[in-house]
Amino acid sequence: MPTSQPSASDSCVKPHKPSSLSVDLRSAVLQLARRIRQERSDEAITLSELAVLGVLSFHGAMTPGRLADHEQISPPSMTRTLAGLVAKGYVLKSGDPSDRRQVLIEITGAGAEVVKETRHRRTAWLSRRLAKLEPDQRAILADAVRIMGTLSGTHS
Amino acid sequence: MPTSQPSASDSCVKPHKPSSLSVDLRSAVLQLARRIRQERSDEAITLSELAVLGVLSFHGAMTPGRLADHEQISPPSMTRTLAGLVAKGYVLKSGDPSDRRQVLIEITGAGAEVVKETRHRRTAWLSRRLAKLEPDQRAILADAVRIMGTLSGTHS
DNA sequence: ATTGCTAATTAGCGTTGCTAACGATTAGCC
DNA sequence: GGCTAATCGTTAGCAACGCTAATTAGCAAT
Repeated sequence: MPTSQPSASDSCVKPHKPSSLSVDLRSAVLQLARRIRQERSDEAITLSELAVLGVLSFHGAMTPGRLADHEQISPPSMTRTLAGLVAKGYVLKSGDPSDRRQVLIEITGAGAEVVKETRHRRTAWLSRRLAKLEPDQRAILADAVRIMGTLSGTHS
Repeated sequence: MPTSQPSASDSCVKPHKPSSLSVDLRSAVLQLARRIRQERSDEAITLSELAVLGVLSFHGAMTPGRLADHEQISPPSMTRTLAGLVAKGYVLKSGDPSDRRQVLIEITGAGAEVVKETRHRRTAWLSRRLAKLEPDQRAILADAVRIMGTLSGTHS
């Protein structure tokens, strides 16, 4: 019922035919994500590292586990990303004295600097594209951003 | 507790503050893409393979080069994806007799079957989420899908 | 025939996700 | 106290999917 029951194969029609929102949304998001990744500058920081720095600068220090939850990736993936950040001096690891299994990750001054400097450079391409849209189209995207946020959420 | 004093920019306000649509859109798209990838069933076909099959079933046979253009990936990446599809018997390669540098990729019956069967199963998770939204939210997403399509477009 | 272009491939690398298995530490229970 | 859980982080190794550089094959034009 979500996308209605798309009786037929849905392929052979106009691209914007409301055949199936889930199929269309999926391919649009994957394609745009690919395009965004493609736009990598040759900076010495990766997308996932930058994302973690952003979370840390926004929410403050936290443990690797909570970071992994927040980014919705597995703990081992987070471990690797953090290793890169530690090597670059953008975060610090410190053991929690009360529970020595845990580790606290905090952003360094250099890390905060990188967040501030890199964010907009990294999105320069996208900003240029967005600037060419009509204002109401940007408004739609802004709404869509919020909705997509709830879609990726962990509930259910 | 946010450790630092988030001087100026940053995202420390409402998510929809027009501070930077590009930053917000980028992170929303990347996160949703990650979430979608996570939702991989244990099917014997990958996301990129399914995408190619979808293009072939929609637009008909074409060359690897045109497929790469369409998906906005490099020719070598397409070569690899096609190798997988050929191995699984979902597409056929045939040389163009008029220009023997070129190769024509066409979808097989098995491939078309897979497209029809897999699409909706693959998007089941997303469909469920979408079903819980308000109709007008789905409408916004449908609009956003079209706009994102122009964003990933090749011009400029 | 040589030169130059284009299409596709091969070879090899980087990023980013995963699962399984392993220490270290804490907590619960006898 | 001492044994067993459960928890947190990490290590090891794999898969997917993007790239560039270089190679091979075929075409075109001088």
